[in-house]
Amino acid sequence: MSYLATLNEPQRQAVVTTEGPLMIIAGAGSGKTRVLTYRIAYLMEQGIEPYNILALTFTNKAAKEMQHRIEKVVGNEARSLWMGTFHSVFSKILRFEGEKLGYTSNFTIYDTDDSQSLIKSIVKEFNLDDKLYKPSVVFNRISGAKNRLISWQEYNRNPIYAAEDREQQKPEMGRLYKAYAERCFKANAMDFDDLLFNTNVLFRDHLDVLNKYQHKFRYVMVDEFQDTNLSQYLITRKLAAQHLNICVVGDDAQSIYSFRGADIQNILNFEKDYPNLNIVRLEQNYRSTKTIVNVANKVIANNQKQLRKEVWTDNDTGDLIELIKAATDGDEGRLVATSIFEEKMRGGGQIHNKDFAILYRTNSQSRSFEEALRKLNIKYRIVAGMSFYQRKEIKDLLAYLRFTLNTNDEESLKRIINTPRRGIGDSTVAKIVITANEKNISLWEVICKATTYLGSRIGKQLEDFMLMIKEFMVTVSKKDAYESALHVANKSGLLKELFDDKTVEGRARYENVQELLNGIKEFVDNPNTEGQLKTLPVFLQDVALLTNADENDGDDDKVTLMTIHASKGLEFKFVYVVGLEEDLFPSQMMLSNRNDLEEERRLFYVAITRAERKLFLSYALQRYRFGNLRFCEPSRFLDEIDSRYVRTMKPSSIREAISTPQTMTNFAHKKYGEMPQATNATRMPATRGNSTVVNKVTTTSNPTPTENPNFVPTAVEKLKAGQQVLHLKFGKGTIKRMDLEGTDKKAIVVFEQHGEKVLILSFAKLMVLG
DNA sequence: TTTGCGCGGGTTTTT
DNA sequence: CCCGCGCAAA
Repeated sequence: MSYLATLNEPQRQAVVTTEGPLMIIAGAGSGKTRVLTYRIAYLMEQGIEPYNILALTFTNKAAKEMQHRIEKVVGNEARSLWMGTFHSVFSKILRFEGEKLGYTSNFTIYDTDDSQSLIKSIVKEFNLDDKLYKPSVVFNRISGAKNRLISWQEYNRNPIYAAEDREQQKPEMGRLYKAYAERCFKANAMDFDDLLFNTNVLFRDHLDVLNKYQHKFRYVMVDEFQDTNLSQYLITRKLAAQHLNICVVGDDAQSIYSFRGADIQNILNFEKDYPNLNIVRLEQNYRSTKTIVNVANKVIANNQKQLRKEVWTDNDTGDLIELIKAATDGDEGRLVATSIFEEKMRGGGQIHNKDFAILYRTNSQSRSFEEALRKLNIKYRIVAGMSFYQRKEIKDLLAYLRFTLNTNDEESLKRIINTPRRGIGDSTVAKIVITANEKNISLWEVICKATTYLGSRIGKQLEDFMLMIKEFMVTVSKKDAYESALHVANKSGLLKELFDDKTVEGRARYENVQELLNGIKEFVDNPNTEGQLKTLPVFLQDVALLTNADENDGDDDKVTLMTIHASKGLEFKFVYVVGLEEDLFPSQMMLSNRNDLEEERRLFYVAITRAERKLFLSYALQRYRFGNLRFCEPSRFLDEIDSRYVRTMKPSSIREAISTPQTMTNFAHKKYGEMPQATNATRMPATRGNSTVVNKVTTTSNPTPTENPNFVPTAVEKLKAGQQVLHLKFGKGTIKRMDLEGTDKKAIVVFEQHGEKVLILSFAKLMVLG
């Protein structure tokens, strides 16, 4: 127990308080993972068997990390711990107990794509307007209900929901929920929410089962507790009801998943649910400099909803925070890349690429940084959502395998029945679906008796397909996972189709499938899972729960680019939080209500607290989004940063050029040659697609001198003469902003001339006519 | 049944 | 900008 000596007092408390309910409020960088690791090790040293301990996390990454660290302390025994994400642990239990709910053990897990595609077909079958009932909207509504444990029966029974839906002009929602739930069940499939929902049902209706697991899990631990939704919370509460040894770890200031149903109230109310609750606060930050900690505290202090907590640190004061102001998104990329380059130079070989992270609000923001980093030859990697298992070719092969094991799986069937093309088109599939619904049998049963149900004309191709699947079933039952998958990939024609595709993308797709096959081979050959079956069903069970972030990235020395959400739990010496513009971060979609804004602020807090040594903040004054130019204002969050801790980045080369409006114009001039200047009144009549053709410009009589010293309206002259020389692109939201008459806001406009972007600056007031 | 084209719409985060 | 859809033509 030598490690106890390495802990500070609250940390030690958290480790040795093993009995009874415990809440650990762990500030950012306070050694949370360490505490959890030692706590489990400590339990085991007290003689608790590992299989009596359940540790739940939110991401596979966190689970893996913890498993790894515990193994380091206690050795191989750690393998018998029950540790994993909520979804993976309870899918395991449901595989075991699901029959009690009417599922077989090889039920399919529908990912979001599958779910939405099913909803889409239901909406179509119901003849509803698919613009009104967008799959994503319907899915979110259903998901929200499930996360609050509202079954479709309850949903249709309780008039509150119907009223809400009527208000949203979506009165059919209840019917859709019912149909969706029934279709999933019929397909022997559960979506992500079902895994938790059904666990709740299982524990509610089968007390013997609940009892079994209550006794099994004498100690329950939940990491990132602030991110639990009601469904998850109730599961843990039920499981811990017997022994009351529940330990939750969280930081309300880092709750950033409410869109997924996470309820910050779970952590705020925990005390009420457990009167004898022990509370430990971990407030000493070991990660960041004083400057960073202070700034983070100041920012989060703007939120109303939070638990009392004072994060502090003994670390050095460190560098000031650097604010990078860029003119465009492209400049932002260049400035950040240059800055990374310079930090590395300054570090004299001590600083590596892997010490840097660029964090943004949305995945689509990565582009400008990629380009700039590539130009400077700085290696980077992008942690993008969940792309590998989302790729079409991967999902195709998995769908074949899934369907072979579970022929009720409607979504997989629809995916593979005509992939690769085998002459079974939409109309045939539609007939099958209709017949299946009429006779209340599965699609597969219709296919097996195609001639009986559908007549002989379309029987042939279907029969070939059916025979192929039947043959796959035999193979899968006889061979191991890898050989089965390889067989299916070949015989289905998937591999051949991809192999024949000689385009660059085709190559990549072929390689992706190979990679999946390699992954399966690895699974089969992996000595670590000795004793486990290496069959396909075992491999397939939870691949739907895997995400890209779980791949081994290797230990390459690369700059990391990712969303702030993905950065949770990580730390980097140098962190760039980019795109700090109003409407982008905080996202405009979140601005409608106060809670959402607070969540955006927590997101900002998370981003800041990833930094160990130095934090950079950046924004661009204009950026292209969805092909449209947008004018940006600095994020309101920047105002929440104490200016004493900030310095604006020292200009060098490009930076110099864009640091002031005047020099910026010169810079653009040098770069693009003749520089037309903008006018202070623009008329934009005709709209063609996204770009507006400017064919008339009027200049108002007196441009404000201070704002507009050198008015050289070359292009404006042309326009006045009635020539169409400029394409002025406006986003929809931008037009509002262009209406600047009477305000003192400055505007920056980008014109495109002969297909080339020409930067034009105008500090005059712009007026939009028409 | 498949393919190609033009159009319009949506633009967040993830198990 | 990127997608998915609907429609027309092969």
